[in-house]
Order: sequence, then structure tokens, then C-alpha cells
Amino acid sequence: MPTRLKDLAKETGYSVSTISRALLGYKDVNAETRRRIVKAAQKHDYYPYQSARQLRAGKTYIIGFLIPTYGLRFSDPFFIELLTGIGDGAAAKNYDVLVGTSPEGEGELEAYKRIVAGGRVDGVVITRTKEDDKRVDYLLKMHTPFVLLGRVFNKPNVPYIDIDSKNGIKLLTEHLLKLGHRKIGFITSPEELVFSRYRNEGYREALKKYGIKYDASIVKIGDLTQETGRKLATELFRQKNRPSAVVCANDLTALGVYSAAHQVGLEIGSDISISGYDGISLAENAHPPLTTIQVPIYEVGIKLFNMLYKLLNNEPLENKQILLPPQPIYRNSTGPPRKADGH
Amino acid sequence: MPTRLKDLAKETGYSVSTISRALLGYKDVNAETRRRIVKAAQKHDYYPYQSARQLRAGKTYIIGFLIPTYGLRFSDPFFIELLTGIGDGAAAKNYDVLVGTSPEGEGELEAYKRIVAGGRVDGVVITRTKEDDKRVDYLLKMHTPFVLLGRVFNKPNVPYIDIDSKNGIKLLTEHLLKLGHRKIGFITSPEELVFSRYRNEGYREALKKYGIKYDASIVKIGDLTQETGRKLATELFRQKNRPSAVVCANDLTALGVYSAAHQVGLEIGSDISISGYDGISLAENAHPPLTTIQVPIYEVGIKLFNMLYKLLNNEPLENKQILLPPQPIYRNSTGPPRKADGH
DNA sequence: TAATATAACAAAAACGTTTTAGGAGTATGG
DNA sequence: CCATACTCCTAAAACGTTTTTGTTATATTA
Repeated sequence: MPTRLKDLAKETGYSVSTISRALLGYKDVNAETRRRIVKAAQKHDYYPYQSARQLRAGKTYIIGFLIPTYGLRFSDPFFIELLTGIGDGAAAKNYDVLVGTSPEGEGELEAYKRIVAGGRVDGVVITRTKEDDKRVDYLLKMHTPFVLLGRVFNKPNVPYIDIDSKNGIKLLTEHLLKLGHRKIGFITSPEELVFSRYRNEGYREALKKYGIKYDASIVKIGDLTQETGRKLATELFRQKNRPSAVVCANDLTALGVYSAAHQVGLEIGSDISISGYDGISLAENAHPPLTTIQVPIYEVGIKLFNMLYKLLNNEPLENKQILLPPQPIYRNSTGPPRKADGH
Repeated sequence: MPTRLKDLAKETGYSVSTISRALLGYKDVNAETRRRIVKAAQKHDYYPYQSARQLRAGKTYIIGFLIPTYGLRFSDPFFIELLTGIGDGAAAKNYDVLVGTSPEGEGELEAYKRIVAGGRVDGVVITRTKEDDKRVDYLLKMHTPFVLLGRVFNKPNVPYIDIDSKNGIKLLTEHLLKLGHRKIGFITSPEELVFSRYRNEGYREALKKYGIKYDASIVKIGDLTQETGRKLATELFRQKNRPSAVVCANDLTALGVYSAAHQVGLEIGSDISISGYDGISLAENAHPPLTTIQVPIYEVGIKLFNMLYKLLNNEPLENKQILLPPQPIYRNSTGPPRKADGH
């Protein structure tokens, strides 16, 4: 049904190779000939058949992006914003994005193998890098180009974009300390994630700077979901001498803490201060608006693709490793603690 | 770098065609031969090269899914849940999902043409169907299989899954009416969307049933984003005799109304009742939890893929058109209106 | 005028897989 | 012992594109 070079050849009377060369802009095609061919191509809405193009070129013009899902009802808006960025960047260069899910643990590497070894994609965007990341090892072994959102240890030369989340969390924690908070809880992310380490460091450094001892009883490890944020915050709020503020590893967790706070009747911004991380649009429209680190997610998505594009086309990559400074946005979810130290 | 049939042929001493046939399970391959070949394939982590397979078969084993984006900061979690459903359904059948964005208007059809005419995908999942949907016309013309999330007019035979949103909105509106509300605002979705018509009908029918006149001044057309929900709700709340309840076209809009309500100091569930639609997990964890229609998004995603899969493989489709009954969940965002009719 | 350059097109090969058609060798049956 | 059936394997073709190489006709030059 769709038009192929063969059809255009039959219609115009030229050979398949001339049709191809005319459309691709080769210079040894007569101007009038090219005009006729282009006209016919437009008339029939010709688009080159990708499978053939791919086989011939040894490229797919497709990049892979696997969304790390924790559990079924996975819905972090962060990944939609990132995905649209990557997708729009790709579309601008006539690339496509193959999207899959990668469950944590077992199936994860298998999902990558499937798309990489099968030659389904030319390159990959990886997020939520781990301390010992098998995916990176595998891609290096396979010589498959990739870019990371987040850093990785012991691999000095891999290209990445990351937000300096150590200083991000540090800024937020210091902000709370300046406001007068002295007991600040922390709901962090799974230990194996690289950014957990940075965020934990930021939290600790801020405390240290203010001479406050690290208290493991008010530090909880979440999984970046709202559900878990709510659950862990509830635990924090049940404690005898509950923290007056909670720093969260991401916005979704923070929104979960909102939920917990409401349940126990704590007013956010006064009874309890809460900070997030990511800057999803829900954070802005939450009540009260959430103090967070604003990550330019969509733009990072575009940039990630463009880096990968250069890798794929052997263009020089001037900035191979980009560490963006954290951009804190202080909103009303954080405020000075109640004088009559609540509870 | 990756292993190909040729390599396995060289290693085992069999021909390329025998290798292929052995791995594909043809019966005229000696058991011992197959064993040896399979062993070699495993040893070298062989995955068939997709481009070649696709070209030969005339199929890509890829389906397309274009996310309709309104504006840049697009982040409706609904689509992530749907996407993971579609993706997991596809992966189970060794299919992949090509994801792109489709801006409203101009570029939309072009985005579909790119992936369909270029043979990038075998079939397509379409969401947010329109009254006069060019995409459907195009796909029918191209004989490209597709399934819809949502119905379409004047095309009796197209396969779809839809929630009966007329009755969904009707149930929610009636719920509010039963609670005693008599002035119920409605923030609906863009007119061109098919489900807008159904939802509007549901709203009107409920009012009619209770003998209440339709009041255009408290019906606003939004765009399904939180931002716009907030903006339009603010307009509603500024009115002299503001509505005591607001029905929203989706959860995200409802969360925007939450934001507006908080800004004006209205207590949700008493000063103002709010209902959503979709049942994203954020709705459950909002404060107060949002009354909504629970759509089994993830499962619908899986089912959509399975329908498309059958179409692609010419398997019979018993239920070509599925209309799911609405599943209302009444939470605390809706309650009886204040006796001293606020304001 | 003969040799050479140039312009404009086409033939053919290649990418890696799957499938069709068939072939060689062995077993079976009358 | 010949014909037939069966087992197991392989050669070759095909999918549609791009690119390399080549060819023909015309124009240019000595």
C-alpha cells in the first residue's frame, strides 16, 4: 500500500537508484529530473521504508529509553517530562524513541539486552544510575553509545548530565536550618542509587555545618514514590519528639509527606516544613507550593538526546560531563518552626 | 560486534539457514544438531538482528504510541500509567513501543504519517479521539491496524476501549446533587475531544434529573492540565454566588481546582466539593483524597495492546468494542454543602 | 578529428534474516 | 534390487534501501 522507490521508478520512468539519488540530493542528477521525481514523491506521500534503510545503513535511527518502574502503579510525572524532552529532541533529528519498562532487579539487564543485542536501537539513555551499574558495564562491553542522567562510579569517561544534588540537598537543608529547625527528618532514596549517596552527603554536611548530630532514627529510606513517602512520614510523625521539618529525595515523596501531614493534622509550612526535589509541575501547584530543587527536566531530556546524537554520529562532544548547579525554589512548604515546639 | 547467524554458522560448521531453522524450531533439524546450535547461540548471546528480520517479514514488531502534549511542561501521570501498561503488554509478546509526542493541531497528523508511512510501526494506539479525527481517517486509508482509547463518531467498525464517561460524570454529578449541592460548576475538556461530549451529556442529564437548569456561566472549558484547572477554578470562585461544587474532566484538572480552593481559603469537602476523573494515584494521596472515577489505566493499556496484537496477527477479536462501566470512588473531596450557604 | 572530460543516468551489490525449493544420503517396502 | 519414503541439511531468493561502480552520450580540448 505505501509508496516505494520502485513505484516512483515505474511512474517516472527513471531507475530506482536515480530516484533514490535524486531524493537524497546527489549532485549528479539533472535539475529537471529531480524536480519531476520530487513531485512524484510528494504526490504519493513517499517515506523511505525504515527497515530497509536500517539494514542497509546498519543503524536504526532509534534510541532506547527504559523507564525504571517500582511496582505496577508507576506514575512519576518526572519521567513523562523527561520523555517528552528526549522525544522532541529526537524527532527534530528524525530519530525515534523506543520506550520500555525496566523492573528493578532481575529483569532489568535482560530488558537492555533485548533492545541492544537485537539491534533495536543505536544508543540508550540511562537514568537512576546505580553504584554498581550492570547496565553501564554491559553497554561498554557491547560498544553501544549511551548517555546517563546521573553519574556513575569508577568509570571516568562516560558522558552524563547530572544535577549537583549533594549541594542541592545541602542548600535545602541549610535553608531549613537557617529558618530555625533543629530536628530535620530525611526521607531518602534506595541505597543502590548513585544520587542517594550525594543527597545523603548533602544532608549530613549541612547538619555538620550547624553542629547538629546525625540522627539515624529520623532518616528513612524510601523508594521515590508518593505511597512510601506517606508511609514513612507517618512513622516519623508518630515519634515522641517528631522532627519539625522533612527533607525528601524527590517531589513525589514530598507529596506523600503532605498526605501524611494532613492526616495527622499538621499544617505544612508551620507545624511541619517539607522540601522536595525535581520541580515537577505538581510541586508548584501543590498546597502549599513545594520548596524544591527545580530541575529543567524537559531541557535536560533534549540535551541528553543531543549528546547521544553526537556520539552516534562521531561528532565531537565538547562537554562530555555536565554537572548542573542546583536551582532551589523556596516556597511556602518551608517556614520557621512553631515557637512552642509542637507536641 | 554482536553475534550474527553467520558467526554461529562458522563456529558450528552448519549453514546459515540450518542455524536459523534450528533456532526457530523447525522440525526437520536433528535433535543433536539443534542442541549444538542452541548452545552456541547461548554462549554468544545471540539475538536476531531486527532490521533484517523486519525487512524480510515486512513487519517491525513495533507499535506506535504518540502522547498528546498540550504545551511543553506536559506531565499527566495518566499517560505514564497507560504507557507502562502498553509497554508491558507489548514486551510480553516480544513487541516494542515507539513513543513520540504529538502536539495538538498542525504537526499531529504529520507525526503519525512519519511513523506509519515510513513503516516504523505495525500498528498504533490512539488516545484522546476527536469528533472529526484525521488520524483515524488516515490510518484507515493506509490500512494500518489501530486501536482507540475512546470512541469515534461515524466509524462503526473501529476497535476501541472506552469508559462510559457519560454515566461516569453523571454518577459523580448525581452524587453531589444527592449531597445537597444545587450549584455545581463543571470544568470540562476541549470541545473537539469525543469524550468531552459524553462527559458534558452526563453532567446535563444529572442536572435535568434533579430539575436544575444548565447554567453556562459555571461551565468552563479547560485543557486537562492542572494549571488551567487552577485558573478556571479561580474564575469560578470569584463569582458573586460561587458554585458549592466543581465537577472536573480529569484528576489533574481537579488537583488544579484544589490549588485554587486553597488559595481562596476554601476547605475542600465542606466549603467546596470537587470531583475528578481517571483515578491516578495522586488523586488517592491528595488531601483530602479525591472523589473520582477509577479507570484501571494500566490494565487498559495491556488490553489495548492485546487487541492490537490480535489485529496484527489476524486473530479473531471477540470483543472489538469495549465499553467499561464507570467505577466511582467517593472520597472526602466531596461532602454536603455548608448549611449557611457560604459567601 | 581523435582523445579526453563531463553530465546524467543505471546496474549491481550489500545489509542479515527467513523461507522455499530441493538435494544427498539413508531407511523402508514390495 | 529397485522404487519410494524419510531425514537432515543447504543453496538461493527475497525484502527495499543506499552506494559504488560503470556506461552512454554529449561537450570540450589539442
